[in-house]
This record gives sequence, C-alpha cells and structure tokens, in this order.
Amino acid sequence: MNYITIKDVAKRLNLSVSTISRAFNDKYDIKKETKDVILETAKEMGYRPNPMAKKLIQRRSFNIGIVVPEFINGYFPEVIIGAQEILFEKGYQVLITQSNECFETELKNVQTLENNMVDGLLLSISCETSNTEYYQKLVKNGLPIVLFNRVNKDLNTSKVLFNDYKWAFFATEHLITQGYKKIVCLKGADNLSLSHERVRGFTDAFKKHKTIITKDKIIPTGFYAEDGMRVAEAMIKNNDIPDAIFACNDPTAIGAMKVFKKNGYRIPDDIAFVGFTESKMADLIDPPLTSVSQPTLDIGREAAKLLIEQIENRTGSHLPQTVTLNGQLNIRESSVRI
Amino acid sequence: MNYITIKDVAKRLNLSVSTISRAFNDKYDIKKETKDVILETAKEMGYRPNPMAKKLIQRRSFNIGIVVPEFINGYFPEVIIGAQEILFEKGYQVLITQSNECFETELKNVQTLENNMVDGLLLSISCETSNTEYYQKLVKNGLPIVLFNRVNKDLNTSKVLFNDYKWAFFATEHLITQGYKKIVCLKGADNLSLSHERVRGFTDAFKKHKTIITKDKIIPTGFYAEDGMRVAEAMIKNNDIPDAIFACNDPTAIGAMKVFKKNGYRIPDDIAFVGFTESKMADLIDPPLTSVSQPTLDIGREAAKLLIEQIENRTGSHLPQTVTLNGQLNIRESSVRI
DNA sequence: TTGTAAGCGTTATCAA
DNA sequence: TTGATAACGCTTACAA
Repeated sequence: MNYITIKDVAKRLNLSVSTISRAFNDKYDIKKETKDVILETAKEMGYRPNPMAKKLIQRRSFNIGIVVPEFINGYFPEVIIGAQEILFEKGYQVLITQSNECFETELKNVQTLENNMVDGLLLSISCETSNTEYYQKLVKNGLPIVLFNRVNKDLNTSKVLFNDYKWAFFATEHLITQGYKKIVCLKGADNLSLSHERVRGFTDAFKKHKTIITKDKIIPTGFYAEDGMRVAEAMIKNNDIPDAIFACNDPTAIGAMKVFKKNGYRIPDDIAFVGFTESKMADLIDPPLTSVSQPTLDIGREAAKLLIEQIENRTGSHLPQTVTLNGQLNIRESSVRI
Repeated sequence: MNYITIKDVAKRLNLSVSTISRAFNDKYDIKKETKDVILETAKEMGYRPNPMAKKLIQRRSFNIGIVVPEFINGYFPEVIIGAQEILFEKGYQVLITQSNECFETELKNVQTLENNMVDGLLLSISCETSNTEYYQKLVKNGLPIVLFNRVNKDLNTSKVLFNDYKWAFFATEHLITQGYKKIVCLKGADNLSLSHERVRGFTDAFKKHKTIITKDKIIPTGFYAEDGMRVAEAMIKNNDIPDAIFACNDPTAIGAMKVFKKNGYRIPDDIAFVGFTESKMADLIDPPLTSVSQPTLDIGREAAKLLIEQIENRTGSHLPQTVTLNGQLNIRESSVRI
C-alpha cells in the first residue's frame, strides 16, 4: 500500500532519515523551520510512517484489544461504545474481537491481538472458558488486562463488576413485597460467576423474608429466548406454574412471557416477571418488563480508565483494583400487582 | 512480552537463524529431523515468531478488517459471525471496528486497520458517509475491499447486497392484498441507498396496483424505536391514522406499535404493521411482527468469500462483482386481516 | 541542530 | 541441506 518511506522524504529534502524521524516525533531538538518543511513535504508526498517498523522497535502500538464472547445481545456493544469513548480520547485505537462463546476462538482472538502488539486487553470471557492458564501467563508477562462482566477469580487483574448479588436480591425482594409466593429463578450459564451471584441474591432475599426456598425453584435455563420458552412450556405441561419468575436475563424472561401469554395466562395477574441486564426490548414488549438495568456505558468507561492507568504507569508496581458498579431496578407492569 | 527471538533459538541449537526460519515456514528444503528438533525446542523455549517483523518484510498480515457503522441492532453482529466463519476457515483473523455512525471515527478505524496491514477490508459505511474520496484512494492503491449492505455507488468494488427493492415491493404488496388502503411508509436514513431502494419498492407496489400514492405518505423517520414512537404520536395527535404502516426497519415499526397499542388501537384490526430487516424481537412482541428477514449470515459469508478471492488472486486483474441476496417475508399477526 | 550507524526480528538471496 | 548477509522502515545513541 504505502510505498513512500522515510528515506524518500529524506532524499527529496536532502536531509538524513533521522531528521525526518525527529520531525515526526517531536521530542528531539529540531529547528522549527526544518520541521515545518518536512511535515509539509511529507504530507504532500503522501508519506505515513510505517507502524510495523515503529512497533517493531518500540514494542508499543497504541492499540487496545477488546475481547467479548458475543455481541448480539446489545449488552457488550454498549460496553464497547463506552470503552471506545475513553480510549479514543486518550489516543488509543480499538480492535474488537468476538468469540461466539467459543473458548478456542477466544484464544485465537487474544493471540491475534497480541500479534498486533496491543498495549492492553479489555476482556470478558466466554461461558466455555474455565481454563485460564493462558491468561495467567499473559498477566505474569506483564500484559495489562482488565476483566469486565464475565470474570474469573483465578485471574489477578483489575476488574469492573456489576453488583449482581445486590440487584438480584432487590429484584427478588420486589417480587416478594408485591405478595408473590411461589417464585422461581431461571438461572443462567453455569460456568459464569455472575450466574451464581444472581442466584445467591435470589436465595438470600428468600432467607431474609423467612420463606423457605426449595432446590427445585432454581431452574437452569440458559441465555436465549428459546431457553425461556422451553422452560415455560415445561411448566405448563407439568401444570406447575409459579406466581412469579425471576429470570437471570431479559431474553429468557421474554421468551417465557411469550409462551405464557400464548397459553392464555395474564401478566402479571397470573404470573409476574422480572428480568436482568435490561435490554432495549424490556420497554417495548407488552406488558413492559421489570428489569435490572446495568450501567453498560460506565462499565466500558471504567474498564478503559483502569486499563489506561495501568498501561501508562507501567514502571510503578501495579495493584489490581476492582470497581463494582451499581444498577437500577426499573419496575414496570410485568411485576406490579394491581 | 515475547522476548525470545529467532536468534535465541538459533544459538541454543547451534544453527543459523535462516534454518530456524525455514523450519517455521515450511516452503524451504529442510531436513525433517532438524525441523522437528527446531519446532520442539522452540515450543519448549516459548518462542513465537514476531509478527511485526514478519509483516514488515512481507507486507502481509493474514488479518482482515471489518468496519461497521453500529452493532446494537443485531444485524451487523450476525453478518460478522458469517464472515468470521469463512475467514477463520481460510486462516484469516478478524479485526472488528465500529464507528457509531460517525464518519470521522470510521475513517480513523480504517486507518488503524491499514496500520495493522490488514490484507483486506469488509466495509459497511456509516449513514454520515457521503465523501468516499479516501476509500477511492484505497481502492486505487489496490487494497482489496468488499462493501456490504451499506454501499456507495461511487465505489467500484465488489459488493454484497440485499434486494431491498424487491422485498419492499413484496412487503407492500402483501399489505395491499390484505385490503389495506391507506398505507404509510416510514423511511430510513436519507444518505443510504438502501433507504431509497425500499421506498422505491413501496412506491412501485402502489403503482402496480393502480393506487395513487401521494408524497406525504412517505414519512422520514430514522433508525430507532424512538423515531417510530415520535411519528406514531404525531399521527395520533393529528388524528391522521393510516390503515397500515410499512416501516423501513423493525425498531421503528415496534416503537410505533407500542404507541398505538398504548392508545388503545388494536393491531392489526385498527392498524397493521410490517417491518424490515427482521430482528429477534419480531417474533417475541405482541402481536408478532411481519417483517422481511435478511440472510445475514450469508451476507457475511459471501462478502468474505469475495474478499478472499480478490486477495489471493492479486496477480490476475480483478473484476468487481456484485452479489445480490434474497430474503423472505415472514408473515405474522401484525399484518393479517382476520 | 543535524548526520551516521546500529539495531528491532524477521525473510530472502546467494553461496557454500 | 545449511549459513552469511542484506534487506524491510523505522528509532536512537553518539558523533559532528
């Protein structure tokens, strides 16, 4: 592509390559006039420094890699937008990579990013990822990494978390105070700590209100609307219908709602719903879905900030920090007793 | 990060660097035994070839850049998944970049990707992008580019398109044959050729059925649910309610539906809806939304195939091809007269 | 203030 | 089948 090199510019101006180099990295003493001439002619000639050569020497790219497990659910895209906002501001460029919830792809992606000499990584692991050996090695080698949302406790890095426990607790308590008795929890992917946190919040809310929760009130479900539908169909088939459902994410809640509505159940009169990680859909469906909204943009922003801090303060010893962000329970018709 | 170089391996084995290099790029004659030993010791030492040095010399990265305008709507993520599938298979890695519908960011993203020496670009322009000078230059310089979905006619590259005209036509015709008379079109972003194609399909369907369509039946709307809501509120306020709405995408349709439902209108009895570029929501909302589904995965796959073809056949003169894919009208309750 | 020359980690050419 | 050595395009001591 870019066939004009620093040598061409040097030749044209009868200067040495080092002088040209200086003009482009204004840290050396260089006569302002020469610099101006150089910059101008360089631009005219269409010269752009070859970043590969630069990276080869400097071992630094001003690129940040983002690794997410999926991005059809709206959540990760928003986090990315938040991160990008901060990173752009600080002069970093962003390379995004998605793994389709596949561990192998995730690893490949990370390696591609390494190959491109990213200065750091914003990472949210796939639900398949339980072996964190490779990441441990990266951390040990000093690659700045910030985990967000999907974290792993074996990895000693900075983390940006959502307070899943607390908001699952509140969401459940909301259902309890509305007077619902038979409340069921649709649990997400088993490998993820956030799933456990949400279930823990659910359980503890019951404990607080002295209700005994039996094991079978927590139903392993999954991520997608189809999973919610499947579970709802099973409930109807078994004629074992709860008063209310606390779903560990919106799509499963919405899928289940659809099935119940189709079968003539009224929401929230016959069965109430609360979702989690509020999606755009929550407010658009009928009835609107009560859900816990996460500060997606802020999660991205915080993660980016932590990462930059770590990158730019590489000399000083780095202490991993954990930032936990708060959300909001948006109460809508799907869970309000009339 | 990676401090072990080819020299270290050479020294350790008492071989020359060139021999090591040969072992890693099996195109040279090299004794199988030496190769095996080299590969093994290299692995043991944790050596990985430095891709920067490689790219510097080969001007090639086996990385493909993807540039999309947004990815919260589900459409682009799916296309990307399709593209990734093909690209991975052929040994390419994928670097994704999103511009938030901002022309400036888009350009920066493209330059980052150039800087990483991507072998080619899969590009869908932002709705702000009308100046294609920069892209023209890239194409002229020989960077393989395939445009998809959001294309620009000034750019003489391969393209993967959806037959927007045809399916807008069919969708509108469906409403007409259902007996709806007063049909309004909610039009998308003005800068995009696909918006015009969809409106053209809408208009031609009317022509075919000898109905006269007046200018004000096409309402500039936008992308998002909020836009649809705004338009619906205006209709209600002006008491100018159509029989049916053909929305140029799902979110606007769903937003408008919500407002009408809230105001007591029954769907489809009082007002019918058809969307476009079917989203996951279409089937989940109430009533389910008739919409035109696009073969998102195939769009990605086709674009990737065209790009690889062009990259790997660089010697031969390249003729830009345009692939147009077909979709499907998924008829659901929102538009069916009872 | 500018130039010279070594070096970043590879691959490629030529010799051996 | 292997080894020297010159590139690739840039930065950076050190010298001038």
